[in-house]
Amino acid sequence: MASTRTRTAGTKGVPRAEREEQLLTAAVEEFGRRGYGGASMAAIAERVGVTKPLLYQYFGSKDALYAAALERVAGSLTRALTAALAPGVTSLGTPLSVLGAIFTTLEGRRHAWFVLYDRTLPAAGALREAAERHRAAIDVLAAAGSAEFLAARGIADPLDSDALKHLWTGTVSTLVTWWIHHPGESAQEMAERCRRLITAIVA
Amino acid sequence: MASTRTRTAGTKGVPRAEREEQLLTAAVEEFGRRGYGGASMAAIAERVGVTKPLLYQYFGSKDALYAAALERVAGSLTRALTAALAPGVTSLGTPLSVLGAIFTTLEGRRHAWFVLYDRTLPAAGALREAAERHRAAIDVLAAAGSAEFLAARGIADPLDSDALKHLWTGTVSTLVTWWIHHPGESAQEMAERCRRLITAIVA
DNA sequence: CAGTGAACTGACCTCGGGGTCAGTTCACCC
DNA sequence: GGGTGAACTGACCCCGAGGTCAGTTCACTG
Repeated sequence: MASTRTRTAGTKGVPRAEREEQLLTAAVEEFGRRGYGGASMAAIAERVGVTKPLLYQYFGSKDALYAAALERVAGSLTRALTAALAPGVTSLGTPLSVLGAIFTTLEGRRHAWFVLYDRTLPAAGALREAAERHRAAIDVLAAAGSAEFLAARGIADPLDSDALKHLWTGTVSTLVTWWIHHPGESAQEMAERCRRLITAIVA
Repeated sequence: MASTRTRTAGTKGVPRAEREEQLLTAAVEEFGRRGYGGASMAAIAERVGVTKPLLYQYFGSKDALYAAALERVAGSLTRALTAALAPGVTSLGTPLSVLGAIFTTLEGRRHAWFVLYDRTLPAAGALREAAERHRAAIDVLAAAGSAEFLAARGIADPLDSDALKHLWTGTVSTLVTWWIHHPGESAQEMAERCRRLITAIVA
């Protein structure tokens, strides 16, 4: 007679590795959308059709889950960017190929970008440091480009160069935000639009 | 013998108008720093040396306080920008004077900008709408400039123009963020630095 | 078919933050 | 000097979110 009762506890046949994968994907989405503070563990679990305790059993804590999400996003982004920068083309085409790589990587998970660039993170704490460390790894690439860009125009002030670097990463954030508000736009279309805008601005 | 006891309740001689002023200033600072979700009413009250109930007696609710903070920031910003745009100089010097006006307005309360541009606001709700309404009033100015800029370069796509508008407001946010991280920089120095960078980019 | 371990949950604890109430102290005015 | 109202607080309620525990169901193996 136990058959009439709707099953509650008990395995659903999903192995741990696969479930972790699903949960991590949900975490990236949720953290990216609401930020660290705004996201709730229950909501992340529910996205996968599972409850909090399992999420905690697999990831330990909210901080650890965020760290894992950060690792994943930063990893794929860093890989894509170093690949895009490999050719060594140091002209003005570089930022375009960087944008293309970012859009392609983010296609289907556009909010992921904001796991890396989360203004919600508590000012003090290991999480903030981890995020900054990952960002730094990416910013190094932008820093070189910025300094070179300015040097070619006769500006050597290191603070100017630093500001330009921030301007660039900020621009990427802005573009991703705009992209999120225009879901119909594909990665290719975005890249094309950016090519048009950048050439218009710099020309 | 009541004199030995440290006073707790009872007026401190600060009239309501003045206290509201102090609380509003504290709210702008706190909301700008931590975002709507991250800021706490108790912290805002404590900044002024007062407790929660008084804050609630004067402003009613967290939403109402945020709305008031929004109103104040948007008001001073809109005033400063329309004044800066009044001369009608439609050359490339316009964005520079806009930046100058913004930096001057924000001097001493740099975080205030992020009350207007708060990524933490709940997606649904009157607060989000209010913020967007105030932003729109400012964006109108940016929109005209963006369209004009692109038209002069032979681009008429309205989506391109919209994207450029976002790019511009995003750039301002990025610059303010950088400014916050460099407290020594004065508003004038920031304006000068931006002049250098923008001419380098566009030239 | 009994035993084992992995997958999974309901119910609970705790703590911080929004919001409220019943006051208490003070300044001012007659 | 007593009354009135404004300025102000300690203590409280409630809820949502992080985190935990004691299980329950299932697949797999001997």
